Parts: sequence; structure tokens; C-alpha cells
Amino acid sequence: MRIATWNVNSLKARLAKLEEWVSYAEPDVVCLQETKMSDEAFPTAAFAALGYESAHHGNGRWNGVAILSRVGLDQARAGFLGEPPGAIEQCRILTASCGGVRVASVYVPNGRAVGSEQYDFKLAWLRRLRDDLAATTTPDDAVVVCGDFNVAPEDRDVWDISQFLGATHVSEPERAALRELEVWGLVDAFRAVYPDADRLYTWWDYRAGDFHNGRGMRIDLVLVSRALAGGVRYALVDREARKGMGSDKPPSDHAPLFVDIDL
DNA sequence: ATGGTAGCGCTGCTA
Repeated sequence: MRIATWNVNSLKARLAKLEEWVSYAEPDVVCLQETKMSDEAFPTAAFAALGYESAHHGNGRWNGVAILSRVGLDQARAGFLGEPPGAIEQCRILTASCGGVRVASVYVPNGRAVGSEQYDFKLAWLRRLRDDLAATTTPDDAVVVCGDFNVAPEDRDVWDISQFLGATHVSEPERAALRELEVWGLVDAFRAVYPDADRLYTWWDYRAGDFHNGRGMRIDLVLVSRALAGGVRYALVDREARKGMGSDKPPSDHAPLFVDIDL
């Protein structure tokens, strides 16, 4: 199974690019974040034309997550278990069963500034994600959690850690919350494939030429359950897809990441 | 140098 994750920063603005990318990358499952779209506007037919079933969870203006699958898609659930969709989770998690794998597309809150109300919300949201996983699955099940975690797991996952003093995405509480997912039984698939590779990022700020100057962060992750970790055989961040489709069409600020897993 | 860009949507927020 080839499973991908991509924060598209508006699905409306990026639909053509996504269609192009899906056609050549040929993922079996795609998890999208920041669709910034309502469920009514979601282009179900466009994905069906490419051979993908799909599910979406969004309110329109902010956030919004989706799953595309060409290996079946059922038992879709928007939001956390036992909570009204859109309530606490803010259209940031969608879960579905695809080809025998329980897949979650997550968009973890940004956190804005360390110590802020939004930062505390981010930490609580990550704990809620762990509790949701623990309540609905086990690490011995086939589980994949994909998305924009807005946390760089280690110092080597940012372009220059000295530039991040006191910043979000690298603080110890955020990293500890991410590690709690690993303690439960998830494995960072990209890091499993590239245990020694540094300076491989998934996000670059639009400003100041950061992409072309190599100033990025690895914050988009594919986490696989212990049951699947042994089958992970390949992973790639497609930097080409971060280059857009010409001067009139800016790219997303994130590149897609995909992982190939032998099930 | 406290900047810079993008999306949504029309004012300023979010990232």
C-alpha cells in the first residue's frame, strides 16, 4: 500500500495540482489537510473520475481534512469518538478503513506561541488523539495516522535549531506529546526508512525564499502501528510538488510525503 | 531589519 499525506493549504486552490500529483504518484490512499472547504463544496466527482472513493470533514473557512482511497473506503468517522463532529476537534481529524487499514488524517493545531491558550489546546488535542487511538484500536491492528502534526520530532528535523529558541513546533512538551503516540505503539515511518538523513523537510515558509534556501521543517508525518512497521519499505517527500504549476499558481507550503508498506 | 507570502474574503485572522 502506498499511503500519502499532504497539507494542500486550500483544496480549491490546489485541486488541479493534486489531480496531477495523484496521477503520477499513484497512491492507494491520500490523507489531505487544510482543505479550507465545506463538505458541500468537496469535489467528490473529480476524485471518483481518478478512481478514488473519498470522505471529507470540513466547515469551510479553516482546517478541513479528507481521505481518498482506491482500495476501498468505509466506516468513515469525522471527529473524535463520542464527540459531536467539529466540536472540540475543529474539523481536524477524519478516520476511515481503507483496504484493511484504519487510516486517520489529522491536522494538529498550530499552537501559535508557547504558553498561549492555543498552545495548551494543541497539547490537549494531541492527548485527545492518543486517547482516541487507545479507545478504538490497538498497536497490533493495522493503523496509520497521517498528517500535519505541527511538531518537529527532533532538532535535526528543522533547518537551524538555534533559530527556534522558545518557538512552537520544537518545544519539549510538544515533542513529549508526540512521543506519547510512539509509546502507545506508533512508529515514524519516514525516520524508519531514513534513520540517518538530516535536512529532509516537508514544510517551508512561503516568505523570504525559505524553500529555495533549504530552510524548512519536517512536521508532516506518517505514523504506522507496530503491526505494520516491519512492512515499511520506502518513503519519499516529493519536493517537486512544492514547486507549483507556474508563476500564476503558487504551490502549497507543504510537500506531499508518501510511504510504501507491505501489508 | 521584528520583515517576508499565501488563502479566505472583504476585515483581519490563521498559518
